[in-house]
Amino acid sequence: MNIGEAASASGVSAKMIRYYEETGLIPPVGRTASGYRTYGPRDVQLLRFIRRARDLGFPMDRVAELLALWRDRDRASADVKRLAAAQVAALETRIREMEEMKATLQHLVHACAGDNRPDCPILADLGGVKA
Amino acid sequence: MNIGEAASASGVSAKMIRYYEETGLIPPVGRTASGYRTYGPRDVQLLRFIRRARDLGFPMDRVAELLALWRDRDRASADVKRLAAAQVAALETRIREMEEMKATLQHLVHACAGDNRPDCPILADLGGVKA
DNA sequence: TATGGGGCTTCCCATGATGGGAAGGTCAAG
DNA sequence: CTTGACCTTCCCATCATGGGAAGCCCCATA
Repeated sequence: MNIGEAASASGVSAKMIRYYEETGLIPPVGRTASGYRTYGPRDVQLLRFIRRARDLGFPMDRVAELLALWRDRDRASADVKRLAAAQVAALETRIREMEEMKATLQHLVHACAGDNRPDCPILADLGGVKA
Repeated sequence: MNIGEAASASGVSAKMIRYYEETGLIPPVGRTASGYRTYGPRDVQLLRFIRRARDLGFPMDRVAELLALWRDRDRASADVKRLAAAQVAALETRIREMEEMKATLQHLVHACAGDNRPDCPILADLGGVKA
């Protein structure tokens, strides 16, 4: 299977597959005599693993750790669980931050008449007026 | 006031102040005879405006739009309100996405024993097993 | 007045994950 | 054998931010 097929089968773009290989996240695959990369089902599974982990918000370095655990048949599931729980916590933190932003903005939006007049508590707030 | 003072007074790093000037987000400020940038209270207020908008999650291009409205004394508050409401919606979308990730992960974390054994539904899921 | 330290200037580089695109080789179908 | 789709590598751009070097400037203190 060529890289294009592997890309559509895994949901990872050909560009990114090469990038992952270049940065060592995934091992180099075999090549044909003319230099084409060749992929098997196992490689596609690996790429899908990465894709799924990215979709769950894991940063690249955490993905690398997850991959290492995936490959280690003697891993302790506790290690995996710890990584996943940390990611849950990270998501919670970012969600909380964004909820705060949203609440502040909603408050301002609510206070703004939204008509043709220039008076605007949103701009007043941004401008530092302690309304 | 030099750039360092303006930076600590506004919460925007000197690096970023120069960057904002270079990219045209803010107008060039005056210089001393020896080339030092000089800032006044009005400039600091402008920088704080940007900082605050960034803190509320507005991307740079939206900040530029907000700044344009801020400077336009004939703006309609409706325009400002629309930008703010769009930002609320953008935050909501991202929050929803992250909530989804979090829910999926929590489910997996919950299903994982987290002991010394290697069996792990988290890795199984990432690996594509339709558990 | 000389000196030293800290602040300022510009310029270049790096990030991280991704895409765009060019130049050139390869493969398969017609 | 041609054509078009695919592959290769290489370079560039993103976006907001920081790091750091080389060199100039300013002020306080000895």
